[in-house]
Amino acid sequence: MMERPVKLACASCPAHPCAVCRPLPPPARTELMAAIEAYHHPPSAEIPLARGSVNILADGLVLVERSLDDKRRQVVAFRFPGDMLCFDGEPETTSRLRTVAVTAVTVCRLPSELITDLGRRHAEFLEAMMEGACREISWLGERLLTLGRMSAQERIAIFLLEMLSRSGQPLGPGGEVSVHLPMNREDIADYLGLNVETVSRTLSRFKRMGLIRLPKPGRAVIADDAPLRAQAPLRVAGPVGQA
Amino acid sequence: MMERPVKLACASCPAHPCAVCRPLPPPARTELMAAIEAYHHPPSAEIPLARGSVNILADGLVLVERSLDDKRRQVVAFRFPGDMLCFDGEPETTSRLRTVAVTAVTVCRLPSELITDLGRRHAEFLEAMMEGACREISWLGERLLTLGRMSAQERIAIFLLEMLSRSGQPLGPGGEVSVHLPMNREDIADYLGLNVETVSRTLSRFKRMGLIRLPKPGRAVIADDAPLRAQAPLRVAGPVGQA
DNA sequence: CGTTATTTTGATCGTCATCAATGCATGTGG
DNA sequence: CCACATGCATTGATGACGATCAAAATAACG
Repeated sequence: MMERPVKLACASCPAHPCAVCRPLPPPARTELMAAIEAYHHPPSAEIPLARGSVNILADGLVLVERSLDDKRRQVVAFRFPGDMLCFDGEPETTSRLRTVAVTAVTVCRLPSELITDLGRRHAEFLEAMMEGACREISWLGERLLTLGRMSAQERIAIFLLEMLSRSGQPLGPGGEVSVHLPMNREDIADYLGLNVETVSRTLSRFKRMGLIRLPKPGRAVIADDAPLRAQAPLRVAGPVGQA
Repeated sequence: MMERPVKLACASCPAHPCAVCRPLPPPARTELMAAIEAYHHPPSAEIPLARGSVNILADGLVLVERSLDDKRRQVVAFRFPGDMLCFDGEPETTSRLRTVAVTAVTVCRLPSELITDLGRRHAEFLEAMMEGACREISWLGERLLTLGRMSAQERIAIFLLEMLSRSGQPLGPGGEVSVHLPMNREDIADYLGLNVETVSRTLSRFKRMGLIRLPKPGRAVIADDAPLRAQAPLRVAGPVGQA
């Protein structure tokens, strides 16, 4: 599944240059590329994160989750190509933290020694990491607002706009876009603090309202984003997990 | 209110040594102390955070909130002495981010130039900041789980244990502790994604159940923490916002 | 095709929000 | 010191939104 590292030329990386290499001067970048190990994981595989390492998603979709013994689960974030998988170092917290592949994925790992070393030699590198962490914190604050204070309709609207934004797709002619949603309803529900049925019902309502079409599971077509945004109390910006 | 800086000897700081100065070698620490400006703020004053500066709470209680135009509000965190007030640099997000004094407070500000400079000269400093940010991220993930997946009872139990833990008080003889709760019910409600009445009702229920006593607003007495922990699906660790 | 997983839809219930009133502190001026 | 005002906390009555339980419809897969 993930055993042996795959060689992946950074230049051909779908997410190049990512937040990690961008701040580095060319020679350091070369050094970093040499040390990178890429791994493939199949859907629903847990992605092991070595303590202290930095892991960048090169391709596919990943989710970060926290869960309790009684099988309640919260999806903390979805990760897109170019994102750091996880900032949390130590699992000293009580809920279980896991990083799981939603689709087949490719992950680039930078070993922890390399990270420490680069950090010591290039302050900009640590500064960029710090900036990424601060963005994540800021975004998590908005997630709290969403889970703590918003209705099911509002959460779903925000979710759709977020996926649209992260897909990187421009609005097509007439403002129509087809958004790929590789995660299933349960993942969406656990991301939004709802249950599957509510997610399904709300999506259906949006369909009836003419805001979206649902040609097949795994895909939503947004006819025009304006009415959707009217449903969302947050102006959904964009990317998280990387700068 | 906050206009002119107060001189505050770091050695006499209630939160000394905090996460910011601890990693620094003695000479750098002296330098940092010289540059520190301390400010006082009265209850419910908004605390201005200069872009790029680092602000440490020396004394009192502060809350970090995000709010919408329609007056819905989410309290993201409470800050205790020794904590960094806020990691989020840029308010590029759509919800309004504010840092507000709950009680009268003293805040130490490290100007942004000093921070940049210290970061460049002492990698341990940036590393410590990064570690603090990662802890914050980890903790925010658990907050998401709390707001997304827990009942009112569970949230209140977690809240009480958190306040107990952060108060730094040891359990008294017979396991009894009196926890100071300087924030009002509305702040608690907005912290937990509930409304005031539910908070009040749940506290009353805990009182009836014999888990706590409420001698006067602003104080809760926990007779024995074990039954409270039985209500909380999370093992509440401790400090956040600093290492 | 038949089998299984996922999604959608429906019926009902419970938790928490809302609306409204009362209780209880703290503070001020008479 | 008391009457009164004000702000906050508690308690009660009611209702709505989303959860739960159950079944049908659709998609995925061998």
